[in-house]
Amino acid sequence: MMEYNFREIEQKWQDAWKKNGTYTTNIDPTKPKYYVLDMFPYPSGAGLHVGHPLGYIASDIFSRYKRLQGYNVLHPMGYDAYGLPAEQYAIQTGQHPAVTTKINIARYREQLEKIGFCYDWNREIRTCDPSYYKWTQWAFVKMFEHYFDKKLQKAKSISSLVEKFKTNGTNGISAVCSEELVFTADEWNAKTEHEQQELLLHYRIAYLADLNVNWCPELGTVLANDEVTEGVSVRGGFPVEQRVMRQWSLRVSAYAQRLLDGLESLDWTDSLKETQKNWIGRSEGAELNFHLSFGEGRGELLTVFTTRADTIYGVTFMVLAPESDYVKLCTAPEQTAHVAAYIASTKNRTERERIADRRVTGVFSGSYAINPVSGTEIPIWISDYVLAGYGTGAIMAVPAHDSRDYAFATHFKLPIIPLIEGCDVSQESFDAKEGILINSGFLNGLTVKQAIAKAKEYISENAIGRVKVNYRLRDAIFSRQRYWGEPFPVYYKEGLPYMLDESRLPLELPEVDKFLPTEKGEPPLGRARNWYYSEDKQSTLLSEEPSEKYPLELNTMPGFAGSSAYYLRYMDPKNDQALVSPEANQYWRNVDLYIGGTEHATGHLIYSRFWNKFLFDLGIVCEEEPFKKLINQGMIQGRSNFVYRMKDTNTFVSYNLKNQYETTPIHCDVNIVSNDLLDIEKFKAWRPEFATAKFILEDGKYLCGWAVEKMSKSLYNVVNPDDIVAKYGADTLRLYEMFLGPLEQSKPWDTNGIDGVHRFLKKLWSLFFKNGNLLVNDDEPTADELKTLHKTIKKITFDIENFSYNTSVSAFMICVNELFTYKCNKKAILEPLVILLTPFAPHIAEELYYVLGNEGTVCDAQFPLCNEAYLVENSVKYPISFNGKVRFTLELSANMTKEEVEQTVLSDEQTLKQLAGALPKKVIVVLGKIVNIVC
RNA sequence: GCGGCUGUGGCGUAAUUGGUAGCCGCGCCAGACUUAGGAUCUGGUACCGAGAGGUGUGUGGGUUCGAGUCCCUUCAGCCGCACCA
Repeated sequence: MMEYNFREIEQKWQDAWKKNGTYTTNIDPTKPKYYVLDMFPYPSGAGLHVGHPLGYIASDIFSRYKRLQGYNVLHPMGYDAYGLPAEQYAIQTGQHPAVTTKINIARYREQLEKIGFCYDWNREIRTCDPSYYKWTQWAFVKMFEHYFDKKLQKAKSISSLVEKFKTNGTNGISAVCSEELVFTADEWNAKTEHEQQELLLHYRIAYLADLNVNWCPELGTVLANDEVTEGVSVRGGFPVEQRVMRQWSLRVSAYAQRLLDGLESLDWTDSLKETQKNWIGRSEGAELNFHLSFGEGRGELLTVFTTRADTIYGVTFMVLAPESDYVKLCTAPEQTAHVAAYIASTKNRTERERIADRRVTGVFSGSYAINPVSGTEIPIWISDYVLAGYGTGAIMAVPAHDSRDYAFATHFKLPIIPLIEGCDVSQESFDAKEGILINSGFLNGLTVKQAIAKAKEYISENAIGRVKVNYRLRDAIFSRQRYWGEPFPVYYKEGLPYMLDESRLPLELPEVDKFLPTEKGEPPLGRARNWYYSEDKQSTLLSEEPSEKYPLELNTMPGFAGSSAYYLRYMDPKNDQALVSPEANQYWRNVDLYIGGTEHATGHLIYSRFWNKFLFDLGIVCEEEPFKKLINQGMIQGRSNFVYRMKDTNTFVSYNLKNQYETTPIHCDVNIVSNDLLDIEKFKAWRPEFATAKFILEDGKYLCGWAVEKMSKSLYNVVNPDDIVAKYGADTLRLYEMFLGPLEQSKPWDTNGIDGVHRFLKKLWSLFFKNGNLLVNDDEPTADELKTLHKTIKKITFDIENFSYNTSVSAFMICVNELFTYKCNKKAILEPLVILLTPFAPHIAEELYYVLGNEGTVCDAQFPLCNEAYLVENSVKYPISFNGKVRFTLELSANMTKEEVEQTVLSDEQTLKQLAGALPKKVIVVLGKIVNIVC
């Protein structure tokens, strides 16, 4: 072979890997396992751009490295195939989402294969595949059949709960429940089946309830909290409003403490853990009971949650969320109209409007309550700055020490009582949790911290409330009024939900005529024919009218359903008896390394941890946390190019001349620009309106401007990996993606730099071949050559362990540059080098390994070990500095003592020259590093 | 507002973790070989200065024999959370 023909080599080895099943993985008890996982992609119609494979390349390098070290590596890939874009596309074009999804997946697969990943494609999964979502439905059924026991902090079966109800009622029960329920065994036993089922819904981990949900009219569906940012949908950016709907939910909040505790043991970045902690939002505080002092509800209790029990003497009013059940209780007859008007006005505002417009609004309820500690009477207000979903939906307002309460109090002219010695609350509240209490009865003189503790104690002892921990984490709303998702394995009998038997799973997604809601406003599944369940039929999709039929659920599951346990399915993807067999699970356990984007910090990474913990409680999986180590790869940004059009003309001005004219910058396709030099012919051909364009050049060239922006089709800065692979090869692409910079950092893609790594591969090739002749020989390596090799082994090993792949690539370059100057063609050096390079550039490594006369694949070679003996230096180049400034260097023997170094340096004539007769005050010698002379 | 991350040549970045700032690569400059070069090879390239030398890691201060690295201050950019009581 004459020169480095990457096309031929890459095709050859990709074919060989496929044919030989090089990446097929099986359980092998003789080897330690290692599980490397990528966050699987949603196969969009746009295909992959150069930013997508970044994380995949990083994980591929680690997988191959671990394999070379003797691990049995599980490295699978699949597709998060359900989702909104395919369905939106289906609505527009009538194309079935299954069809477009299939096409998109094929394209993704093709693109991924070109890059030479070591995925075991036999394990590929698709979340929309019935054999896969059978297990999504199965897990849902299990969640329906379990409740969460607070004391045990663990999921337990509903049937065991029912047993307790039968004998003891709710006495001694510590089940997490949607609302506080109390009944005796007799009361339970007297209930009808229907009543019992209705009641049990309050306990189930997967439950159906009327909830305040994020409704997105444009998408025609509800959304989970993590699918909404700043009042608009994450997908599409459509407005979201609050609405009460009967929806399936998962009791994620029950797991809040375990989700928080579990973070400790994880090797994730601090920022990611911080985001999760934030999302879980644990706050320690107290619930306090206030009695209504007069009116309809006189004597009734209002419970509030506070983290500042110490401020109880500063409570000058109470505020209820407009949605709170207390509103009805507290509204005095004379205020009914005002309250109703206010509630109507808040209802009409979308979440976005509420956030954007922070006007202080509210209405007086007409009622008063008694402060249980100070005994003072305070008014009760209603305002939407209090959230219904947090705490009890009611607060005690302490305007002196809470800025929101302060704003409210000043607006409605309510009293403000300062409680901290020396604080000034004339302009703003004093929110800091520090200082000495005043105006606070038995708390006076205490620090805030002491006062909180004492107040809590007082509350418990006097039974006016209780110490309470609150979490911000909400239950996950699990229903979507959409077509392209997993159907629920649920049918309804007299309005109550029942689960399909496991033997009936999967319940397959039915065909519909249109992917739109029905005329009655039901979700698209309402259009499916024979979408009924019958107990006497084997099939759920009926061809004939059954004698007795029950409606099936019309909602489908959300996007995160299918991605919550996919890592488990990869362990045993073809198993039709279980999500994962105990053997497979106990061997592969959990993911050792997970790489993906930071956008899943609060969605997927919370839900799958919850899902996994639930399965752990059931004894189905053996590890409580699914992802041991997690790395967020940075985003690859686009580097856009601009041309500058003179106003009202079709003439374009080169970058450095643009200021001499009135111009508008126009995005220009980066694929027709090289080193910011525009290919004018291609530009003219790019779009018809530019065919007749004229140009004002500088030095005969048209230079473009540039900017770093998001990589996006609309900015014409998208670079397709296929093009790069075609032009430079997959190995070059892989190396260059890593060479760009630290994995976790965001950085712009600039194809221009790619020549450097491509040249490196050619240079490596030239160590093996010259004019078609193999140069490799069996000569003994020199000390220098060995040093170069082992220095590189050490560096690469360290870098891979630390995911510092950018520095590995430059270490390879340094190594090859050095071997090149030594004209080293020795097998003893080149063979270990090739193995070392395998994780990064597997195709060329495989070819060169073969050229060196090896049988089998380089993937099964042994990763070379560094022999420190070759790295020992016998001399050190000491930088000699004076007052910290380096003036010259001195090469000295490495085995000299401190004293010897000092003597030699001080007697050196360059030193004498620097000192110019002065006496050194102090000499610092750091052996092997530096000498500093203070003078 | 709270929390996190990042600031180093024209560009992407490196720095053995407190010890010669700018490795590697792009780009640029010069040269060689070439009919040609968007091929290949060689050398140079932080800034100021002819040079000796001086300056330099967003800003200002501090610790230290010595700071890109540690501490404080401040500015800028990015990301996350945000009426969470």
